[in-house]
Amino acid sequence: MSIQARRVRERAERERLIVTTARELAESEGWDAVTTRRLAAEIEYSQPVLYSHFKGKDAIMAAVVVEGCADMAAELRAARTAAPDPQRALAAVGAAYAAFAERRPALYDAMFTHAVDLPFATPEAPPALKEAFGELREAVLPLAGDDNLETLTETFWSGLHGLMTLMRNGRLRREDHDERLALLISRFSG
Amino acid sequence: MSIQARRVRERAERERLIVTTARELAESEGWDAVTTRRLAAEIEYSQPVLYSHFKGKDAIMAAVVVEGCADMAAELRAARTAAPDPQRALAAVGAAYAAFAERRPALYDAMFTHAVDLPFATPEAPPALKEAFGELREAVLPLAGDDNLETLTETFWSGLHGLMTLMRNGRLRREDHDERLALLISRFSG
DNA sequence: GCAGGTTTGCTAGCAGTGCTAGGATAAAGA
DNA sequence: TCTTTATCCTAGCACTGCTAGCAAACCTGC
Repeated sequence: MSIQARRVRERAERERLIVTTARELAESEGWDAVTTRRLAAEIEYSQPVLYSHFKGKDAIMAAVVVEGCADMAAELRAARTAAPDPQRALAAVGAAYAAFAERRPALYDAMFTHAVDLPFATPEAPPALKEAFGELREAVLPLAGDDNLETLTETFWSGLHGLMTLMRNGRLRREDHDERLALLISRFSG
Repeated sequence: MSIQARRVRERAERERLIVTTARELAESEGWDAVTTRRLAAEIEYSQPVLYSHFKGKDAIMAAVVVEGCADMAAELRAARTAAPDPQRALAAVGAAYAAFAERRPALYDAMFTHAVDLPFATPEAPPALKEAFGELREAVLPLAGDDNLETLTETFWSGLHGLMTLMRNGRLRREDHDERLALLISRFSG
């Protein structure tokens, strides 16, 4: 009984090790460096072990995405609750979102640009995902006026996402980032 | 003299064939289907021929991107010039942009999401690129007010881009697309 | 018309990818 | 102690982008 319990526990630990290692490797060297061989070497197991935990590389990335969403949700929440009023809360959340995308680009890409097999805008979405989006919604809520809250939040989110992705692969000049961010927020502040 | 001219011409034609075939293949089966072997078979030449025209696969994609930008610029221009007033022109350009991204998703991805080796937000950017962005700028111009035109256009563009990319890989519910688009445009119409 | 040199495009192969079948090895239960 | 079961690794498949080196076709000067 206890032996089996230990094995289950060790298995769970190894699964976390895989996900954590994949995230760290992606953040330090980019997703191109995260090959199944490299990842296996990093956790000091052979390749097929990965496939006894996950269906494939995409499933590993999906697990990383969930971890990342939890992190982002926490950062957005901190930014929002520290702000003194709704206007500044929206600005703070927008800035926190941008900072997250800048600081952890590989993680951000996995979360929102790579095609990953996870339910997003549905009730079946993982809690961490809904939590992150919920933080954005809370920030938009006081300023929504007559507009539909959900849709408005999605639109604001899209603006942030567009800013970050277009800048990150050279489509926008980096110098004007702050100005663009301010412009976007001003357009959603009333 | 004339013989060499013919050879140069034939070479140029083949180069166009490569780019066109790559674009068509991507549009019909996605970029994953555009392997160098497949592309070579499609143009009925061997693989190394591709490398006598382009430095690598990325360079082929870059050429497709330029083609795509020219197409998009034309469609945006048509939408803008057909509109009766600035407000509706912005809405028309936004809708045309969204329609382009919806209709030719693979091409759109190559243009704005894939990391492709092309100068974008610089004076050295290919004319077609600047032209497409210029159409957006023209649409934003009458409604810019005191805001910096270039930066405001970039921000509006980011909004459109975010909407399309997040929707296209399942992060946003498709049903609410029109509402989101209308919301975005309303926020940039005054 | 014919040798010489150049251009052109092919076959074959390299190092890498995600993923999997099969057998060896270790641990568990009788 | 012996058998069964779970665990994990080695080796390999089919694919990727890319390239070295050779064969054939071509143009040129005689």
